[in-house]
This record gives sequence, structure tokens and C-alpha cells, in this order.
Amino acid sequence: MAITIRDIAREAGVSTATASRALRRLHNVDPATIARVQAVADRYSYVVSPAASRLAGGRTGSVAALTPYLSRWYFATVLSGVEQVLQDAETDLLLLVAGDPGRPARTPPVRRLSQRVDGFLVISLDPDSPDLGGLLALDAPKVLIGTKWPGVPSVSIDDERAARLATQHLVNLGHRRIGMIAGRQGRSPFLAERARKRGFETAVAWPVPDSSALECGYGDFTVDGGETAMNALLAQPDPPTAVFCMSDEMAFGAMRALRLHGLAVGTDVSLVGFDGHDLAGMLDLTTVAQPVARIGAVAAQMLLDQISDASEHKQGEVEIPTKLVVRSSSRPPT
Amino acid sequence: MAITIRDIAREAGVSTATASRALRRLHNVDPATIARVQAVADRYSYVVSPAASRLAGGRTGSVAALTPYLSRWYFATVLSGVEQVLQDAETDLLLLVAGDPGRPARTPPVRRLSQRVDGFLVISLDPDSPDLGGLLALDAPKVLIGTKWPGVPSVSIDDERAARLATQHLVNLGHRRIGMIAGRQGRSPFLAERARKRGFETAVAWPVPDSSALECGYGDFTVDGGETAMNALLAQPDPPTAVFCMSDEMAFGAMRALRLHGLAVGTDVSLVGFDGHDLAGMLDLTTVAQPVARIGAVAAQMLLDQISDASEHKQGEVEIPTKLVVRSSSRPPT
DNA sequence: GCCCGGCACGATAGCGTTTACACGACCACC
DNA sequence: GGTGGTCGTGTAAACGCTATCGTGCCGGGC
Repeated sequence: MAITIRDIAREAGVSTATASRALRRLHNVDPATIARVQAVADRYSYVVSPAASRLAGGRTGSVAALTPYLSRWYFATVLSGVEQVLQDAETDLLLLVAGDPGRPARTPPVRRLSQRVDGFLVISLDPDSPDLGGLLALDAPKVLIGTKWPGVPSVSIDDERAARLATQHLVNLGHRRIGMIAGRQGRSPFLAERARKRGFETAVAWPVPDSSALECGYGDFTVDGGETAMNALLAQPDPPTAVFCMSDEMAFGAMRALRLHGLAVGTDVSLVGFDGHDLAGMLDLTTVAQPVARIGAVAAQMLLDQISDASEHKQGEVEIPTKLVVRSSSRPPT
Repeated sequence: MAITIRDIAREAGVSTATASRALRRLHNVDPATIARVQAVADRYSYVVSPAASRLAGGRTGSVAALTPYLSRWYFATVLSGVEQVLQDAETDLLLLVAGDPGRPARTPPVRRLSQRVDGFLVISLDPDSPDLGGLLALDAPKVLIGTKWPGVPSVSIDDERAARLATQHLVNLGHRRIGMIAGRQGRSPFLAERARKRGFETAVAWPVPDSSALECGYGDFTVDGGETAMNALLAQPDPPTAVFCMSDEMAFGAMRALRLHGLAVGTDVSLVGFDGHDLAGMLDLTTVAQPVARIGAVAAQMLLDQISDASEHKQGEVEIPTKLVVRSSSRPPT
């Protein structure tokens, strides 16, 4: 039915084996032959069947991205960076949502995927998470984004330091009662979240008279969650004068809560977010900005390199710098 | 290396053919046999190789979603609805960004994809778009989201009506000089955008003395774009007192522009958005709310039905109702 | 008693690639 | 002038499934 490599080979006057080799640019074929075969392939706009290729031991030409969320800004933006690089490399992107702490875990689909893809991109999730079902044991190329694991290449930021500096900024402004809005209660499945918590605690424990961390709110990284968490913080006997939020979206929710309480952001309560969301500027939110799309792009490129270069030159752990962008949501206490 | 259907068959005491049939629940196998085979498969946590299955004429167990953007809120949210349904059906999601009017068009990858997936989900894009490279000609199950095409199942809203009602709302408030912020200049590649424009024009041309549409701004459906477009509208000799924005994100940008001009939203200039973005509530934006994630879910389910039921009962065009949510960004002119 | 139809299942031929393995040609070397 | 080593290519056997066809069996109608 469809046109096969056999047709191309015949048309180019070579065997299917040579055609196959030529199309994959293996180094032991005559350049002239490569050109001839490629010309025929182009003429018929032929592309190898990924299914057959995979079955015979070749590549599938696609990679999987595992992400805990899809509609949260950070994840969607990382993925858009990933997608762009992959599309340029004519590699397909298989998307899988796994490890959302609020979603019932299904049978880990990594097994199924391992037959379908050449490599894995894991966003934020700890690679030993049961939701991933033995991804680590799989001898397949992989790159982690926003998290780290010994021996696995990764692209991430220094979450602890970034959180520490952001909180320190609040301390420096003179705040002494500082709250935090994290993701979910209990031990977070995200290394980054745990690191941010440590950074916050370090900064608050700084030798400053009277400074203290307040009870922590949990906002599930959503706007609504942030609002709920802020309400909880405000309901305390001695509410904070400043709050560090682990994502901009939660900070937006916190803003809304403050407004509904008749409190002014920056004046009554200072806020610092995390991510560098599109809307942070427009809402005057002080935030830890990170080049989110670029992080995705870098990781995708690393994965592609790892897939094509059989040489195991794992590029190790790449760390992307962040920047605290100060806006008017954080001001000295009044 | 890996465990094959042959192993399962042997272990269950049947032929590979029967094992294959049993695993696919074909109706002409003894239920007892199905149970036995399935039990063995479960015990070894065996899953059929999609590549082999596909090659032999079966299904691939995955569908492609074609979307013009990935990080814009609407698209990410639609996709999250899609993903949830697909994951429940153990179907993989192949993501492809195509047709972004601001991105250079590559060779249309639909051809390549058609070998990889069992069906297509097309978001917002007109199905005859050259970026899709003959999708329509492909005899494969497909469902359109947010757009329509004769003979192709789709899930969409009544964009023209929604835009008309939103604009009418501004007219009813007493506004007479009403602007619009659309996506991109020229003929939009999105049916929905064209319909919204018609709705707007109809409402403004309503027999109301002196009402008039003003020059249209273009914001590329982004926050920054919305800001730029609003600035352009404000630079006109007789700027509008109200603006209809084709997406909430552009409305957010417009809000920012207004604020930088020292104008108050709702008081000096009214704003109506479109989508029902998470943050619309928090920013008090009047908007046309649509159940975005559910739209994705419904479409995904339709596609799955179409794939499994060989019977060509195309479910036709599903229309999801929208609701104008009035908030304080739209008020009578002062 | 015979034949037919339906049912559950088995044998086998591909599906379109890749990858040993083999082969001939050509060159270089002692 | 053999021997050995690249280099470019061809032959054919997988790869793990599904589809087609065929077989044996059982029950029912004449």
C-alpha cells in the first residue's frame, strides 16, 4: 500500500540494506550512493516506517516527556521549549502526565512507553517515584528537568539558593514574621519543593532578632490553592507580614486573598513568588525568574545528543542561573 | 529479549493467534480462554509491542494532537482534558505544534504521523491549513476542537454568538466607541477568530446611534501582545471607552497598558475577555467563560469512540454552551 | 444418517525495517 | 605474488505481532 524502502532501493539501483544504511547516513556507505538514495526518497517524499524500524531494532524517532501537570504555567512553558527543539530534530513528542500528587496513580506506563520511545524527559518528578515505575532501572537515555539524581543528566536551577535569597530579601526589608506557601502537605514528591523549603528555613533562621517562620500554607501550585493557603495564614493569631510562595500562580491566589481581606499587597503584606510567570510583571509581583522555556530546550537537546551519540558522554548536571526580580509586591513592613 | 506474545500463548496453552485475539477481546473467543490468557499476561505484566502490532496491521494505541500553541492557557488546558481521557483509555498522546502563524512552517509532519497514530485531534486550526499537509485527505479518525469543517466531527462553541453577546453587553452598558483586540492581522488561520470578529462587528453595527467599531488591535493571543495592541488603540485620536479582547491573556495585557497610562479598568475603559482563564476572576475581568478542559475531554472521548467503533457513526458537531461572566472590568462609561 | 452452519481455535504468511554475515574489489605490505 | 585489511555492497534472517485461511467439533433440520 504505502511506499516501502524496497521501492526506494529498487529505484535507486541498490539493495534494501544499502538504502537503509544510506537513509540513516551510516559512515560506511559511498557518499554518492547516499545522495542518490536520498534523492529518490525525497522525490517520493518517503519516510521510514517508525513501527517497522523500531521492530527491527532501530530507533522510534520519538521521546517521552513525563510531567506531573500540563496546564500549570511552568510545565506548559517547559514543554513548549522541549517541543521546539524536538520538532527541529524531526522527533515526535509523547506526552504523559504522571505523578500529580493529587491524582490517583495508575499502573505506571513507563514499561509500555519504553517500547515506544528512544528516551525520556522527566519534569520535576523524582525519578525514583513509584509513579514512574522503575524508570531508573531502564537502560534508556534520560534527562531530568528541575530535579537531580546521581548519575542521571539533568537541567535544573539551584532551588535552595534561590529560595534562600528570595526569603533573605524579605528579611532584609525588615520583615520578621514570614510565612510560606508550598505545594502539598507532607513530604513533597518534588526535590525542588523540598529544596525551596530548606532555603526558606535557612534564611528565616538567619541570626536576626525575632525573625521566625510561620506556619506553612499549601496551595497545590494553583491559583485557587494559593488563595486558600493565604486565607489560612491570615487566620492565624499573629499573621505574617510577608509570604514566600513557591510558585507565581500561588502568589496570584495569595494576592486575591489579600485583596478580599482588604489588605494591600506590598503595603500590608509583602509577597514573593517563584517562576517568572508572564503575568508577574503585570501584577507587580517580586519573583525568582528562571528561563523556563530555555530550560526545556536545553534538556531536549541534551536528550537528543545522548540518543544519537552512542558514546556515553553523559553531560552531567547543568545548572541554569536564576534572578530575583524585585517589584512592588515586596516592600518594608509598615 | 523481552517477553513476547508467543511466550504468553505457550504458557496459557493456546496458539499465538488465540492469544492475540484474547488480548484484544475479540468476540469470537471463549470467555474462559480470554481470562486464562489475560491472567498469564498480567502475571508477566506483558503488554503487546505497539510497533509490531502496528506493523502487522493493528492499532498503534496512540493519537496525535495538533495544536498551534502549547504554552497559551487555552491550549494547555484543552490538552490537559484530552490527556486525562486518553490516559484512562491507555492511549498515548503524541503532541505536535503546527500552524502557529508566527512560526516558520516546516514540512507538514502529518504524513509521518499517520503511520504512528490511530487518530487526530486538531485544536483550533482550520483542517485545510497547509500547515497540516493534507490531513483532510487522510482516511483516519479525526475530531476538531474549537473549529468546524463539513463532514468532520468537532467540538466547539458558538464563537460568533459569544462574541456578539459580549460586545452587546458593552453596547448595553452605554459604550459607543468600542475597540477590539484580535490575534493577528490579515485573514486569521483560525475559524474561531474569524467568527468572533463577525460577532463583534454585528453587535457594534446594531442600530444604536453613534456606536462604531474602532480600529482593531492585534495581540497574537499573548499578554505582551495584548499590551501592545491596547497601546495602539489608546494612541488613536479618539480612543475607545471599551474593548473586546479575543482572549483573556490579551485582556490581561490590555489591563497592564491601561494601568501604565494611568487609566482605571472598568472606570475609564471597560474590558471584556474571552476564555474564562484561571486568573480572570482574580483580576475582575468580565469574560466569556467556556469549560475548556471539558471540551478537550469530550473531543478525546469522541475520537476514541470513532477509533474503536469501526461503524462510521460520526457523532457530528457538538456545541458546548458558553456563559458571559460579568465582573467589574466592564461598567457603564463615565 | 447426512449435510450444513456456526463456533472456537491453530497454522502460517506477511507487515517494513535493521543487522549479522558474506562477498568481491581494491590497495598495501613484507 | 600471496596475505591481510578496508571499503562498499548484497543476501537473508530476524523483529513481534495480526490477518487469512483452514480445521475439528457440535447441534439441528431434512
